[in-house]
Amino acid sequence: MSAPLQLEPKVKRPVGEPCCEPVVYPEVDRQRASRLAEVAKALGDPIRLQLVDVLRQHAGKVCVCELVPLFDVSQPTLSHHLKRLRDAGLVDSEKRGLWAYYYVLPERLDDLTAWLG
Amino acid sequence: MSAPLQLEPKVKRPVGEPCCEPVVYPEVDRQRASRLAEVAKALGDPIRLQLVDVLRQHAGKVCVCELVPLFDVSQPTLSHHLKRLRDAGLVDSEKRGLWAYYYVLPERLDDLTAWLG
DNA sequence: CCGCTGGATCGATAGCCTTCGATCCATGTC
DNA sequence: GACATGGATCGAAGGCTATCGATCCAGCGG
Repeated sequence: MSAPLQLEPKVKRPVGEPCCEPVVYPEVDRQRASRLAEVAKALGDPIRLQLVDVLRQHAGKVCVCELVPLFDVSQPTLSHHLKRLRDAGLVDSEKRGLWAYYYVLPERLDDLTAWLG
Repeated sequence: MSAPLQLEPKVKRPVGEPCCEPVVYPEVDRQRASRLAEVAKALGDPIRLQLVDVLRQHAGKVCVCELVPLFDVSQPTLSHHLKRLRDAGLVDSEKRGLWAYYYVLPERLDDLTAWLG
């Protein structure tokens, strides 16, 4: 919003030790933070995290009909989670005949990994 | 919850190509997935991610009074985010005189990093 | 063409999550 | 003791999320 606009020091530091000597800046700009947070949020659900985990170790594509019985949620719920992962750019899918196959897009994960490392 | 209890194959596979040949298992157990997802969820907000970022590069402890002006949210809101990070075990705080200083607890981050790597 | 199947979508419900202003508390100054 | 300050907490408002059953749609089999 608007700057604090503080002309004179509101207080004479109560104690000899000042609260903080060096100024601290953000570092990761707001945009990158938003992108990273989006990825983290997509992983912020146990089911989605396990989905990504399964898809990661199966480097190939995995059929949804194999994923559904792994979790204690309904098929529409799982479909919803897969959509969230797709929207976040963490996975993609491909329809073959009657079935849908999902696979990981590692780039987005790498982004978060880089920040963490 | 209960097993599907499916005695006979519901269908004769419609197409020659079966939907999925190998069985897929979870891998990360539910408990670990929950712990990891908790960390990811804590990072799933741009402000919190930037907070962790600032605290990480400042290996030392940082005063809240330095953090507040970095973001366009009110002081109670920032306090709320710091609490979420504390609850997730990503940071801890220490009160010194009138001020509170926050610092990162790297272990939880390392947990997620290990899973990603 | 009819019926079945895998999977996505819809609509509703209930529980979180973010945000704020107001308030409270502990500490320190005068 | 009276007062200011940094920061946490409270309560409310509004938006987002997970979950489900019901439904829809596209392929395939017969």
